[in-house]
Amino acid sequence: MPPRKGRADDKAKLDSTVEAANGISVGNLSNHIGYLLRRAQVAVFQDFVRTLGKLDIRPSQFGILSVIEANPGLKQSQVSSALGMQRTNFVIVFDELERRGLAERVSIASDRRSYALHLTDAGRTLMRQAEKALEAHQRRLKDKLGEDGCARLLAMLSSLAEL
Amino acid sequence: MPPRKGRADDKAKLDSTVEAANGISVGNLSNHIGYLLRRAQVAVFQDFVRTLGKLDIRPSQFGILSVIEANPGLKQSQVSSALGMQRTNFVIVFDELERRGLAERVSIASDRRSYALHLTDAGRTLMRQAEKALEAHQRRLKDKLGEDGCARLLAMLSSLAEL
DNA sequence: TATTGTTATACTCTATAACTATA
DNA sequence: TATAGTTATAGAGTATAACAATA
Repeated sequence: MPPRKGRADDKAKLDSTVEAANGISVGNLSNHIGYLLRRAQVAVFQDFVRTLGKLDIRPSQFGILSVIEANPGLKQSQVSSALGMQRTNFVIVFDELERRGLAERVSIASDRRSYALHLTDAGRTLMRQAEKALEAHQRRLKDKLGEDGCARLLAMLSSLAEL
Repeated sequence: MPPRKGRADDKAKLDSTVEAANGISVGNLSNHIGYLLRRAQVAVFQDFVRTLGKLDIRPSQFGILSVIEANPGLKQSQVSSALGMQRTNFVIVFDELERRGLAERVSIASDRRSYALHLTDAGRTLMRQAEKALEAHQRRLKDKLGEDGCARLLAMLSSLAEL
């Protein structure tokens, strides 16, 4: 429908990548891992959020709930460190989880500066629902990558995260 | 306020690795592609920015410059679409590139609503410097993933970006 | 002195609505 | 009516500085 006047370079795809809907090449950018990491991360996060829909849980919230469920009683600084977050940014996200009654800060006698973090019953219930819903999300990813491709991708991403 | 300052006193700044930097497991999260995509993307972007250092080019700026250099004369909406950006968010980023004399909007007679985007000589010079500097960045990634691992990762990320 | 949680702040990235000027 | 560029705004995410309470 658009004009689509003759562009001088309908250049070949050296390697097919994120070819824009209008057929414009991003050039050498498609060989940049950082660029494609960002495109993939945005797409996967959007699918994640869409999948959880009515549960209204964002990836960062899900991450925090996961770590707390796997390690009940951790301090805020431990959870945020495990997730690669600044402890300062953890506060507001956790405030919201606590406000929604999904997790809680519990005072501990041994160190009155810190809290032991726990999921509430509502938080555990929500995590079961989320995991159930996310099966569809995971299936879409496996359909794209294959079972073994998925495992290889996880391994490669893990090694990149330690860059 | 100045754009960015050096660090001060935070010694716990070390990136916590994906698994157990402090012995804390993120649980099932390490099987979530979205989570590891984010961790990897942040790490790779940080290495990208650090590598370009004095050139002061962010990934999004580099992406725009790359597309314009590969396709001179495109309109803003075409470039932003190719990069998966909203055209509305493109404006401010390009304003800055133009302010720095790296790229420019050129009026075209055929359609007075739009501009043809081009790199300036300074922009082309900077891209040569950036590509030179980024060789070290690319080498670090290849050291982590291997030559063929790199290619396989690019292919998998491309397919995910179309999710 | 160092750590824990916290507030304040700033910059980037993503997203939507609405405006203008053209087509 | 539709498109191109723009402005305004909002919400996440990431980052640093500084403070009070506690260790």
